[in-house]
Amino acid sequence: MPDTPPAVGRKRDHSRDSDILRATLDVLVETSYADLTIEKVATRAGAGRGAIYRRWTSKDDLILAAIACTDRSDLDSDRLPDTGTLRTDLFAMLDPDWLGGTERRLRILTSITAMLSRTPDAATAVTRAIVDPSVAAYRHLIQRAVNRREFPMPADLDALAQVIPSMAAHRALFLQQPVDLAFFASLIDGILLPALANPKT
Amino acid sequence: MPDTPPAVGRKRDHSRDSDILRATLDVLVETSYADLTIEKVATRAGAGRGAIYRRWTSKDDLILAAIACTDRSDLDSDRLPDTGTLRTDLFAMLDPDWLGGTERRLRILTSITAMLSRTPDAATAVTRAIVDPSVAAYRHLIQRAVNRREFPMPADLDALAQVIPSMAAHRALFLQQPVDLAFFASLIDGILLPALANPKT
DNA sequence: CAGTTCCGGAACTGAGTAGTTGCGGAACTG
DNA sequence: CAGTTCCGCAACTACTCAGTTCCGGAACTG
Repeated sequence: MPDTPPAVGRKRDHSRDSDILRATLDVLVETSYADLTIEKVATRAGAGRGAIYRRWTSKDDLILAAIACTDRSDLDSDRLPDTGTLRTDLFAMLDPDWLGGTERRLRILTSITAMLSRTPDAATAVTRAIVDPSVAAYRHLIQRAVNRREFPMPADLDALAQVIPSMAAHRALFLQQPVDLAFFASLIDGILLPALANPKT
Repeated sequence: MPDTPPAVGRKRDHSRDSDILRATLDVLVETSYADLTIEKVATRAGAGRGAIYRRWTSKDDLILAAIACTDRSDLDSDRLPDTGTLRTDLFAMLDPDWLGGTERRLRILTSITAMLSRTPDAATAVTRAIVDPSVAAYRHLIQRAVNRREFPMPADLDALAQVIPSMAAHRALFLQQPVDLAFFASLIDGILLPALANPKT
């Protein structure tokens, strides 16, 4: 990426990098992949198209970089809620701030899906930046509950950790229904906790 | 739709309708929404573009009609397996024929996602033609198991019926991993059956 | 048969937009 | 300063493709 920066001439203003990437995500959240044009991103970022093409080789390249920059600091394992019981941990992740982050992630997810079937790299980028951190967060909470003997070790922890993120994505994308607290409650109390309580068939 | 057919002139060959719709789905399975052109569909169906535009007003209209025509007869409730236990019923749905149908549905689903965020009707059409029948099939199997006292009535039957289809879609679309027998087994034995066995937290 | 509508095919129009280039000016280097 | 590379901006090129129109011919009606 560094492209061997020249020793001479005006320095590239790297504060524009993040401005442009943030503008890309904004446009992506507001419209969709197909409706995203470099022109819109440039206008939004108050930049020229040249400045964008100087940094990223193509539209897809730009979007991939923007996805990779998604802010997912709220999913860091050391910032996860720790209330003593899994159920309250899970609900603690659903306060307004968290839902805001979740909603933004879901919106990016829906906008990006158009790329998925065309650009193989897109799926990797989305998985790494959005899907995996969510799954990892849920896995972390469940594992901790198991460690404190709240539940027995489940037969398939990985599958359980995917329940909430995958069903939330499904609801937002295909069902086009609100991913709200009531929905999360049905996942937690109707699927996740019952399945954990009885790991054997 | 009938468009008041004229009393005079050559009759429209309605066998071409299904040829074109099938060609549309084929192109959709092989490529993606963005790469689908009317030209490709016409060539594939051995038809002229005029014949297509005479039947459907636009590209999206054509695709919506094609989705609505998806063959989902294998999900009819009276064709569902009935082996006596839920677990074997679920696995009976995973023989090669069924997986073939599942895979095709998932491929259509992934190709279609590009339309979802732009055309509201697309989400409705996909939900009605692909998502709902799957969910209904799983709900039917679970309900029958409950009726025969194999399991207690779950707290949230609707949520449970969505587990397998939504997680399969998620795996195909975002994770881009094979939706094979081993994966289904982890859903059935790791989530669905444990959750059913213990409906209370 | 005369008139109509269908058919596949090919040629055409028009819109949208990715990516390029050049301008005037600012920032940096030696 | 002289030369370079950055900046935002605007004009420009090149291409794809949706949707239209017309052709020669086939099928239908009265």
